[in-house]
Amino acid sequence: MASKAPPIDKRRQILDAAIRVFARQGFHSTRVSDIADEAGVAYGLVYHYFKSKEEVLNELFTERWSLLLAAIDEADSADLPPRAKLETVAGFIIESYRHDPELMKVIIVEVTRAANSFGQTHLREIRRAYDSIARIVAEGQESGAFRSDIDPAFASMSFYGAIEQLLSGWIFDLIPASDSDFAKAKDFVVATICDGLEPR
Amino acid sequence: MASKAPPIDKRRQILDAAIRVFARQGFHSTRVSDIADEAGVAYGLVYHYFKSKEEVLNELFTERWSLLLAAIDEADSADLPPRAKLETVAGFIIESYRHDPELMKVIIVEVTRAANSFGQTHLREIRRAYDSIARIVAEGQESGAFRSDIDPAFASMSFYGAIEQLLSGWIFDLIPASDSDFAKAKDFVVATICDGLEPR
DNA sequence: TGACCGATTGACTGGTCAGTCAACCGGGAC
DNA sequence: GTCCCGGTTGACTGACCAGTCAATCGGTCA
Repeated sequence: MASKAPPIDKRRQILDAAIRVFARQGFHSTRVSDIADEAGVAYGLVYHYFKSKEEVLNELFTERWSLLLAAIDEADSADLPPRAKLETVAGFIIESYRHDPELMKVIIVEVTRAANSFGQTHLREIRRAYDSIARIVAEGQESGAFRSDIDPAFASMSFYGAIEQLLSGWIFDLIPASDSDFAKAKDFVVATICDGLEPR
Repeated sequence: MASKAPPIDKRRQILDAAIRVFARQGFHSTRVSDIADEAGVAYGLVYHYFKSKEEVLNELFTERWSLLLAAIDEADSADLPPRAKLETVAGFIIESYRHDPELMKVIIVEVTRAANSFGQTHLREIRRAYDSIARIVAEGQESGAFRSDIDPAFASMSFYGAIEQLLSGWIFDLIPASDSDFAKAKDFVVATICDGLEPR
């Protein structure tokens, strides 16, 4: 009685398998049977735990994105200069990629950057991230740490877009992805956005 | 005999219809019959001019992307400070969106940001754009106009990513898209990337 | 006029999957 | 032992759609 059978186990197994398969083949060209095979589980079991293939992806996205939202909010509420807050945010996203590149690939390629299909479903949550970053920028402007002539919403999009593009670059092998590249990337993005490319 | 029947006409009609339908429903959920209906043309004619649904999208992408590559190269070879070159590039992309938002939506959502499916096919051309932008940055560094401690490839990704994210913001109604917003956007991006958010 | 040929039509086919469902399994309760 | 029930299985079905193809149209040329 100590350990109940494996009720959550199989569910997790399916989710983890889905990450691998979605990352490898993309959502549209993975059949539900691929997920089941990869998980070592019968086809029908996927539908026992999830009501559709789409719900599997939704679950993966929500799981991870809520962590991102929490991280941004925590950074924002910390007592740090705005630049350090942005550093924390960039660091969290890059670290997420380093920690589980397949999951981040799925989230970016299939959700965040697929705002037609799934993005539409999650637009609200995605937008919340942009808004929170914009708030950090706005606060920086109020305190005088940031210049005030750039709309925070624009700045937020530029900042997030730059980071996501770096991840895309890694995902598709467009830029080198060694450990030292990850380490430098955070500082590069923040330096670019906060200091600019031109010398000071 | 002056005007040959309408050989190119119908082909163009199909391409234009495809832009509208792809923009509205996304590539995966448009059937070939949707394109034919929208173009006011028989189903089979689509296959007379294109060997597959995918080829229609490829054609749309290639048509537009080659213009972008040309614009970047032209900007690069002009006798301008690197910042002005980046301004030209940003301006061209934003102007492309202003001029035909549906086409740009299709290109970004279905190709550029869908590097799994079609992106894979066009990765080479997409990369060429990043590389050309990186070259502009590198030249700026050599001339001393840009600081040298940021990898040009990183800077290029940040710059392009920022712009594409702005377009995404417009596409999905995340940020305001009035005429004045378009006008300001170019300067905002370039100011952010070149000068940085922190005051000088 | 009639032969020719590319443009155009749309019914049809073959294959693919998402999702369903009836049956089966195994462990706990009594 | 028997009942119960959630977990598990995988064959099956119904719908959907990309791509094919044989037939038709209409303009040109001799």
